[in-house]
Amino acid sequence: MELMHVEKVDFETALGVLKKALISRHLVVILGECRVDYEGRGASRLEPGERLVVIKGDGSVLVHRPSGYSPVNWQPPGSIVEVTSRQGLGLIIHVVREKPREFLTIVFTRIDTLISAKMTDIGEFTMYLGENEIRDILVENPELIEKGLRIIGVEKQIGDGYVDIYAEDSEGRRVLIELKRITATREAVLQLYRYIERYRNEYNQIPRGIIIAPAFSPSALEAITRLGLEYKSIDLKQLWRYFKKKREKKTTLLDYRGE
Amino acid sequence: MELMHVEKVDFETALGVLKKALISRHLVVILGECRVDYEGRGASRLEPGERLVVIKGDGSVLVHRPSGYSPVNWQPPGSIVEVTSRQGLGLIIHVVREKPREFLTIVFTRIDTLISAKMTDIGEFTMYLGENEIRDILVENPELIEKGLRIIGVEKQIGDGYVDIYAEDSEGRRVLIELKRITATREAVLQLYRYIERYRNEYNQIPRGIIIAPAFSPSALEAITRLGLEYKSIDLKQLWRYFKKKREKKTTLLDYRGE
DNA sequence: CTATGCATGTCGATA
DNA sequence: TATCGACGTGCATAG
Repeated sequence: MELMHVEKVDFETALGVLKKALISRHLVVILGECRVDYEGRGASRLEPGERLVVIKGDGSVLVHRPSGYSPVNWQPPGSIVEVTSRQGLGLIIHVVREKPREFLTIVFTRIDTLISAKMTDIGEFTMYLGENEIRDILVENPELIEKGLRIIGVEKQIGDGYVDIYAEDSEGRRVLIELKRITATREAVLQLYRYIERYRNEYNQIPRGIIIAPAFSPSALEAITRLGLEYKSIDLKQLWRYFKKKREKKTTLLDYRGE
Repeated sequence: MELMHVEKVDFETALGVLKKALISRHLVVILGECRVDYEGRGASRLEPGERLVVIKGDGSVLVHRPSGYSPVNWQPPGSIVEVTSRQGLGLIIHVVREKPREFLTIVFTRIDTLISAKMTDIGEFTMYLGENEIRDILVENPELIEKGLRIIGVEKQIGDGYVDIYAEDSEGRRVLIELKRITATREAVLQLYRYIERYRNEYNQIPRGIIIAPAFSPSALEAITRLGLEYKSIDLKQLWRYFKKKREKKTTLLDYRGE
């Protein structure tokens, strides 16, 4: 992380650092005393006090007070940031949002710390469900897998392993389901196939085999076709919604029982 | 502002500074590389990257990526923050929210900058309407002042001054209205009274005088009673709603005309 | 591009 | 303390 940091600095110097940071689209953190005016959809004034101001490379600006989750004033990404200083009187940050047209003005009367940082962050962010949660949702909503499917059990032991979902389709045929919360690989397909084989040996009947995952690798698809299995892709976003609904219900129920 | 600042520091040192900051309920700003896990109402994982983390004295925690308005992960005020370090392996910040029970774990694998600041911010924050906006809203919605009131004009000149609103009541009597966007003082009342006097001299009739404000000082109320004037308090929140509705309409109209 | 609905919404007021 | 509604909501997705 490329860092530039100045402390207890005069406005002219701060202005220089700030301008360079803005041009380079670095992230800027300022701690100091300021007042803030906003006018746009609404209008507000924030009297002088010590605040934390963050300016991001994409034009987002946040003014944070020493407490509270949400910024007291802000401007969203895409805003235009301009800085000026008035002869040692203060450092002024103008932030303009185009649509809707809104203005934010931050006047720093003292700067305690100013940081400019070139940050790189390519780390992936994922909201997720564990395989157990996915399984529970599918068990409670089998129509998400296939119309007319009836769940017989979960984690059914077959040989020395466990198949995730054990069910019966609308025509009375048994179904073994293997579940993956990430892209299914050939490995997963082969695992399911082994269960199918064992089931055949044990019960002397051929069950359907379905592999469920949000996505499938090419080799997995090839194996599925070759081994006469089936696959069904799930939309994690959709399951997420089911998950939340379910939890809400649960909470309500618990609250009710609690009384 | 009391400031403590360390840079490119090992985890043990950082831990010390952080613990002291948390006990003192100072605001903490950390720039560095971290990964973040969250589990509660939802669940998420954020892979390693360079981030800005803010811990406020009230227990709010924000994890900001280099772009975007909203934090990628967070915990609201009232959360419990705990920090540990694992032998130079990393600095771990645990944040627990009690109700609903939620967990946030930030693991710093590198700390570029750590700031602890004791900030004082008593500056008042107000969402406001200017006197002009208030006047326009009242003119467009005279029923907010009094049923049956008909507006004749605004900023009507009387002598060397201007009365804010000039109107006629349901019984045909003229009404002079003085408007204040903050608590009305005796001064405002006397000003209105002077207009009343001048109006009487000029038009040879006695108008009603109403002073409108969100609040009235005791001396103002005394003067109002003594001088035979009237007062009406306005709810700025209510006017604010009118204001927004009005602007929405205006915007829609402009958009329409624009096509 | 606007329109619609969701959010780990947050936040304040109210019963 | 739970509930309700507003928010400078922001944000993604659909049309």
